[in-house]
Amino acid sequence: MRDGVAKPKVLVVEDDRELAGMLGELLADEGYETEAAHDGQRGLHLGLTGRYDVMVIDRRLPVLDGLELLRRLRARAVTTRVLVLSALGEVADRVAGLDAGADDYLVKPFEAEELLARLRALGRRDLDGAECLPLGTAALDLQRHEVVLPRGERITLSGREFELLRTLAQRPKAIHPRAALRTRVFADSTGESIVDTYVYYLRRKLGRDAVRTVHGLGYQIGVV
Amino acid sequence: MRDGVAKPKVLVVEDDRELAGMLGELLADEGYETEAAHDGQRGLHLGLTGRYDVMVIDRRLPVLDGLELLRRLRARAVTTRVLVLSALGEVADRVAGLDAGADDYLVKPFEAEELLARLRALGRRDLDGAECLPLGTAALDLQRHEVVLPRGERITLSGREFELLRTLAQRPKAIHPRAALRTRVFADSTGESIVDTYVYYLRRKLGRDAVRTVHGLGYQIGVV
DNA sequence: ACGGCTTCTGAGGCTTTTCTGAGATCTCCG
DNA sequence: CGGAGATCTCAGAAAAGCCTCAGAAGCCGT
Repeated sequence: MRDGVAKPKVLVVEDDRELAGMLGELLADEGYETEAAHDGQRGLHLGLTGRYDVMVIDRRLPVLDGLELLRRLRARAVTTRVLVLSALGEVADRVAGLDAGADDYLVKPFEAEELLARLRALGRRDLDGAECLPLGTAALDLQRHEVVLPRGERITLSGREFELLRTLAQRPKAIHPRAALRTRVFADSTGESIVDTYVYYLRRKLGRDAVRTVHGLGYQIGVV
Repeated sequence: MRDGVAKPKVLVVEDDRELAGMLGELLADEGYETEAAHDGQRGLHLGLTGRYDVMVIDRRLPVLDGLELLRRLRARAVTTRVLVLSALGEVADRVAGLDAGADDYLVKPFEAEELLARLRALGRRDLDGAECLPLGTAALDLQRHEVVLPRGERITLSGREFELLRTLAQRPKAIHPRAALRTRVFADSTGESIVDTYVYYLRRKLGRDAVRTVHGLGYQIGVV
């Protein structure tokens, strides 16, 4: 959902190649762009470095278990919505999955229709909201990469500026560590101070108070 | 969870008084503040006027059906997370519920544990764990390194100040010897009086009574 | 190829935090 | 009451973290 017209992007982490293929097709037909990982390690890497609107994670995975993968993502402040798929359907299993950080838990075997409905429910905020993200008294127009000020005035952002602000705006009031912003918005090879520079650019365009610095921890928006 | 210290607030819309009562108790035990409506009309009114962190809505309601209630809330841009409860458990029913705007759909009869886990998952989305340590009438926000005063006012702490206060707050009312605080919070090479200095800083920010000195033994919080 | 925009680097200067230490003040106990 | 030891207060130096910005390099349409 990055480039205005872009499709919502789903990461599927599923070791059963056949099921993974079917899911890929199903989601593609539904208008999603999908990417697949077949083990937990690979899923972790993609989850940490890529930008997805939703992730579908199988619970039983080789190398790194699905729930463990999920916990590690959450520990690294990845807040993407996650739907866990599992053959384990006891209440205790579901509770364990949800408490590991899943947003939803679907028991196999499942109907395609239900999976799609649940994905719609998870994606809805970031997609319908694909209009705008609230930004204090202003809003961030996700289609046009512009900040819309209360009076209707518009400020255009460059690609990186937009990605950075969007990442911050997805969790307003949360503190986003530099390192997290750097891995999510910029390439791994960029210098340490790239985030500072882009925060500076944002503040220059939007005003000094647009982004708050929390000394020693990171940046934050949405406070006052 | 607006003020950091406040409990998350749940609106329960359920016409079965007995079940509504049980839900209320269950949620209260879990630390939620609850409010109840027994028909759709009342639920709509509360949902539009009140501020809730999550809503639990029964599907079959008098006056105004649960899904219709949900649709009207969504139509009026209420984005609060909603969990729909229903006796109708067919895939088509679930899809209908989710597509009406529910964030989750739980089929009756359900286990209390699962309901709670799903509510946690829903609450987490906005909250992202604004965990706090109680601090007398105030609280210590562990994510943001801030002290939250009863009115919602926030005082930010530096890294060391925070570590020191957190160490004290982990065992309120216990007497923490200087030496223990020094080894836990500061480097081994620091001077003997570093703890005194930081206690002074804390008192300067939070008030003289924030930390109590127990002469000859150490420091203490949580009395008064 | 040219001009304009975007991305990235890195250096200098500024701000906040951390730590030291020395004098003032307090507490306990004889 | 008086003194030893404990504690408080605080200025200032050093370190760490952050801001600002100029300029190089890349991209893109003309």
